[in-house]
Amino acid sequence: MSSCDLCVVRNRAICSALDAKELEALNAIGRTRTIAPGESLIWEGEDSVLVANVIDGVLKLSTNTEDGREQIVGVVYPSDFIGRPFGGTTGHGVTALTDAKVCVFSRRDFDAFAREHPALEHKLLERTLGELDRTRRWMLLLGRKSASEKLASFLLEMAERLVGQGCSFDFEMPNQKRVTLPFSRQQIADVLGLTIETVSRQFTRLKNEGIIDLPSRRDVTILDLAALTAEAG
Amino acid sequence: MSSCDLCVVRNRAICSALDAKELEALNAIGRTRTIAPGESLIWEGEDSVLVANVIDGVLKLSTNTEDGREQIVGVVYPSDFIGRPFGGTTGHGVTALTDAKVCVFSRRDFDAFAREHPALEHKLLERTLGELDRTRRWMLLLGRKSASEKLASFLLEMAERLVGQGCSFDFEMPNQKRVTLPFSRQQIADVLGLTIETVSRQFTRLKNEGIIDLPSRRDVTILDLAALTAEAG
DNA sequence: CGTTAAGTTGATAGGTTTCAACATACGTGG
DNA sequence: CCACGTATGTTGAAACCTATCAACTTAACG
Repeated sequence: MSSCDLCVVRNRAICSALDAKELEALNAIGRTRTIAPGESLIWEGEDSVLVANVIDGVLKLSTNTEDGREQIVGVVYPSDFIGRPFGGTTGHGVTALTDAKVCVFSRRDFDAFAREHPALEHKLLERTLGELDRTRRWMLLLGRKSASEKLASFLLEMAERLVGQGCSFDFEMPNQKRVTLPFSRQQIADVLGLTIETVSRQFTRLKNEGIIDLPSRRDVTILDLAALTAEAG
Repeated sequence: MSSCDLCVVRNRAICSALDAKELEALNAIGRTRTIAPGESLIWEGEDSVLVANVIDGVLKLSTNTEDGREQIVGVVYPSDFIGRPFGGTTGHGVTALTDAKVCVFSRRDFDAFAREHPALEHKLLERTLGELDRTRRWMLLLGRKSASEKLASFLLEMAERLVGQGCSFDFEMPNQKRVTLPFSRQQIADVLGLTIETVSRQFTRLKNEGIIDLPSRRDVTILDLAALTAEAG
């Protein structure tokens, strides 16, 4: 029995394109790996040597300027695909934000396997097109939104993406959502293109206005979803 | 003889994955269309009804906030692919910046054709992965770079992408490149997440420092490539 | 040649960053 | 289990960069 049968993302990751026999072949060239928070799987600028599926946890994709400024260019969750198949160098590092488990393949092996399995490539294409859509939407935020709009948009996206990921709890209260963020304040700043101080100020402002509550540093309760949506611009 | 045989992007667009017979079948479901500057092919928010290949010209992909701020999220050139295959709604409008010629397909027809031709889907996947890389690199610019760094980066990218596109001329001078921009000042501002005034000021500053020359509003000559690269951060 | 759109320049205001001090949470070892 | 030291986050004041508003200039087109 291939270990994929037990995989929790079996039906959501690109692997869902494969039947049992194909899956066994894919499993043969992959291996699972755990990553601790802060640990990197891929470094910016190195040529693409491996790709992976996220099984559990949250990871960031980030680039840096020469003088050390950082921009998080993507965040990946369970069932998402990591890495750059089909040549080229990796434009961004991949680092775990939480304890994470990934299913790793050598890029060469994966490339060869993918080219022989069009259904897998199709899943990967759909996933990549979706990721491109999401990334472009984020550009509007980075280029045109104010700090308050940025944080509100961020919290709304978090509330949406973390539901059912084990990182959030839905209270029975209508319009109330409690989310445990997988990000530090600095990381939120790096996602939004702001400084940590500005992020902090916006958090306390939203709290003072009764739109959110902050039970702890990593937890946010959305008290007034409509107001938060209005803030998002 | 299929009209694709005469197509100038035949060997660069995703069509290059197809043999003569397949190409004829693809040609049967597509048609060419010309677009005037400022005219749109796709509107933001509508569900995806068509896709296309760019044959000639330059087009922008853009999104707007409710209150009218615009962000250009991508720029496409000859041989690039436009649109969102495999369902979903279009997250951004597509508008011609110059006179443009495109090869248009109904999305439904294209989807069906693509699913039967894995080689075509593979080309599309490679193109989409490349576009995602480019888009993520642009996020660093939007989120973390200053106005001067933004404009310098923009000019360098233009110098690179417009070479051999009929929009630029290489003088024999080493390190000197003359580029005819397909953008107005406002459009440059919308690419960089700035205002038109800030863009204008940065242009004149670079000119006063002898790094570039501005023969006309649409033309830029890069006089000192090294200095411009340094400005780009 | 006049009209209009596009771009430039200047003065001012505003938002975000920067620098600094302080507060709070976290982990480790006594 | 508490104390301490460190990392993380918050708050304040000032500086800086970019946006805004307004006037002016230049180029494009009939």
